[in-house]
Amino acid sequence: MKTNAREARREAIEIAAIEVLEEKGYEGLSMLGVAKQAKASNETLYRWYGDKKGLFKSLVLRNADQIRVYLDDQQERHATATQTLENLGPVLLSMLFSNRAIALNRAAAADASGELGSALAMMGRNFISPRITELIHHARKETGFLAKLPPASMDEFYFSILIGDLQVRCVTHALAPLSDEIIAARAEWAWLIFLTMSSPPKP
Amino acid sequence: MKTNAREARREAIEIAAIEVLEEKGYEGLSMLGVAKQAKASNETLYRWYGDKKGLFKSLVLRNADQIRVYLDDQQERHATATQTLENLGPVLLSMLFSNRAIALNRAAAADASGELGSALAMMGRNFISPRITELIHHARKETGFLAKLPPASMDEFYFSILIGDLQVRCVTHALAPLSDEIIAARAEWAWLIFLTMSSPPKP
DNA sequence: ACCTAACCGTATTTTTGATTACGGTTTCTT
DNA sequence: AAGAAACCGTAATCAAAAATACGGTTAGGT
Repeated sequence: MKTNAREARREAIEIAAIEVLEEKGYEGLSMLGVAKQAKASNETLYRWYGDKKGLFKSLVLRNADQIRVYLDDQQERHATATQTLENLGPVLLSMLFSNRAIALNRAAAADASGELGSALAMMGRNFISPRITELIHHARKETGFLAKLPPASMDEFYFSILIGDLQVRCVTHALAPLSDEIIAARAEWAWLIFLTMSSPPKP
Repeated sequence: MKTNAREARREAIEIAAIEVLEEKGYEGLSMLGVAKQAKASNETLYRWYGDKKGLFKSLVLRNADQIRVYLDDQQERHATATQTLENLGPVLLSMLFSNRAIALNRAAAADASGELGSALAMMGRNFISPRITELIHHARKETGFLAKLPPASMDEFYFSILIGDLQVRCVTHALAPLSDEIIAARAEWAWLIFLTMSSPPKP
């Protein structure tokens, strides 16, 4: 199999895995199920990914990369960092609360070795956070975004207000999956909070 | 077995289960392991709890009840609601991030039926939240706590800032268990945020 | 065209842990 | 005290899914 065909196959397999994951959840995902969905053999799955955890690790990477691409795309859509941030709220929430993201978090919770969790954290820290941190600092200079907070607190404040404990409640099934309306309402609520922590707009 | 002895035995079994849970985590807990730790037979475990999920449900209830008792105790220790709240931060965090609480959250994440998650949510909503909501409203009247926010937002703001996304990161092993120092620092950080959202103290 | 390696699809093995069963003992009831 | 019920400890069963093996087929290289 040629290299690019191999890449395509790999992508197809991982997409199939995510389909199974979204449909049946973390519990219901078996290697055979993925193989069947991808019209591949489990021998191939094991040859390529080593074991189930390896497959999941690849899924985590793929998901994080998709989020990163999406973020970069959003950034180009808006003129100012503040506008980008305002539009980012619902986008970020819908990605963090997608079925696949929640299922991957459940997988990480079930992995006692912590490798999946580390991968999740690493992707977030290296690819997602820096972009948002940069946006926040830009917006602070632009429009006084979160200007009433010490700069070092802005990140933590932003994520805390936007996400809060919603994620853990979704992961634990304490909360049903969030509808688009709920996501929009949360993002709007968060934005109002952010405004009260920003310097008043100049007339 | 007499009724009170039965209660004591039940408590001993659940304590043993929590010991196993704290030591070996959710993955490492097996019914046989619990039986051995409790010097009970698994036949008894099944007779009393039905199945593994039933045992976990009892653990969730027991844990929530302990938190409730602790909260009530704290409330009596301080003269004003504001003082109680200030002292509550680290206490609440240390309970939410205890090994047992994190492990129970992992169990709920792994339970696709959602029963454990519902139990967790129900306990939080019925026993923990109301007490804190009441405290917050008291403190607002007392000292203008969170007075810059609409009253309906105070709860969500309080939990979002205090807990944020730390819990989901611990549950997924993205973050190591929190030390007392980190917990204290987080509570202090949150308190400063709360103060900036409160009305200025009267001289 | 030939050969080898990778692949598919399925069957088989292994592992793990929940659940059930059972002989022997203790505890409760009457 | 006698019988029944609950308990202990361990062994046996069951189920699910991970991991492996294998015969037949396809794709790539020479």
